[in-house]
Amino acid sequence: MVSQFTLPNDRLLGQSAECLRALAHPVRLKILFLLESNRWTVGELAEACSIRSHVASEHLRLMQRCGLLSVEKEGQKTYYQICEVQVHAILACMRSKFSTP
Amino acid sequence: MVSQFTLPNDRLLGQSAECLRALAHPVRLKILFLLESNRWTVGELAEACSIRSHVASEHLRLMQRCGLLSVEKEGQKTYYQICEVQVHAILACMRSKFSTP
DNA sequence: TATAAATATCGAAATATATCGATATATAAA
DNA sequence: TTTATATATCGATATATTTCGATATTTATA
Repeated sequence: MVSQFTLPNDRLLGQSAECLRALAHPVRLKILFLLESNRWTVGELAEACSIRSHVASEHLRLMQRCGLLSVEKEGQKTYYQICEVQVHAILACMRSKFSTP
Repeated sequence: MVSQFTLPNDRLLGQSAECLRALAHPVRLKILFLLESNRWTVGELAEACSIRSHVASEHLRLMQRCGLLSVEKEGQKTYYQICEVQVHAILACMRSKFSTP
């Protein structure tokens, strides 16, 4: 059991920072909000975000590399989905922090 | 009432990204974990993080600018503290994601 | 008032990240 | 087997962030 206020070690701090950097981009956040309820293909995400698909692909790879997303290939299509439960909690935080104007 | 899966607008995405960028640095995360239970001065935080105090000061200013921290000046000392409740939730996420080796 | 302590700010240099066009790969359809 | 579609990767450039030393500001104390 880790106490509520134990100071995390450097490894945890580094991994947490990397993970948060992966979230900290408007397009990547939009992708995650889209993935909140469903898996999407690279092309669908690119269109929904008004970016070229190779750019979407790079954002997705980045989030996959640090364990936020998982991939399912089906024929030519590649579906991405959220595979880290904490992502949902963070998205909920962002929603509640900023949704009131 | 905002539906659970309403897609946030660009303003919310931008503000959320900015806010997450402010968290996404090992030293700033360490500072936040230290501030989790108490307010600290710039000098105390600098020493605990093994950085020079002017560097701590810049990290703190960055987090204050985007509304994560508030300041209380007392004589020569400046105390910083967490003023955004969502920060605690995000720190808890990071703890639970990475604390198991 | 002079000096020390604590914090903040500045511009420059170093480093990291994002974006782009070009191109590669992999699968499907003709 | 050629062509089209979907995705991924590469190297270069553009942009943003971090760090640093120097210096400024503010408050306290001699």
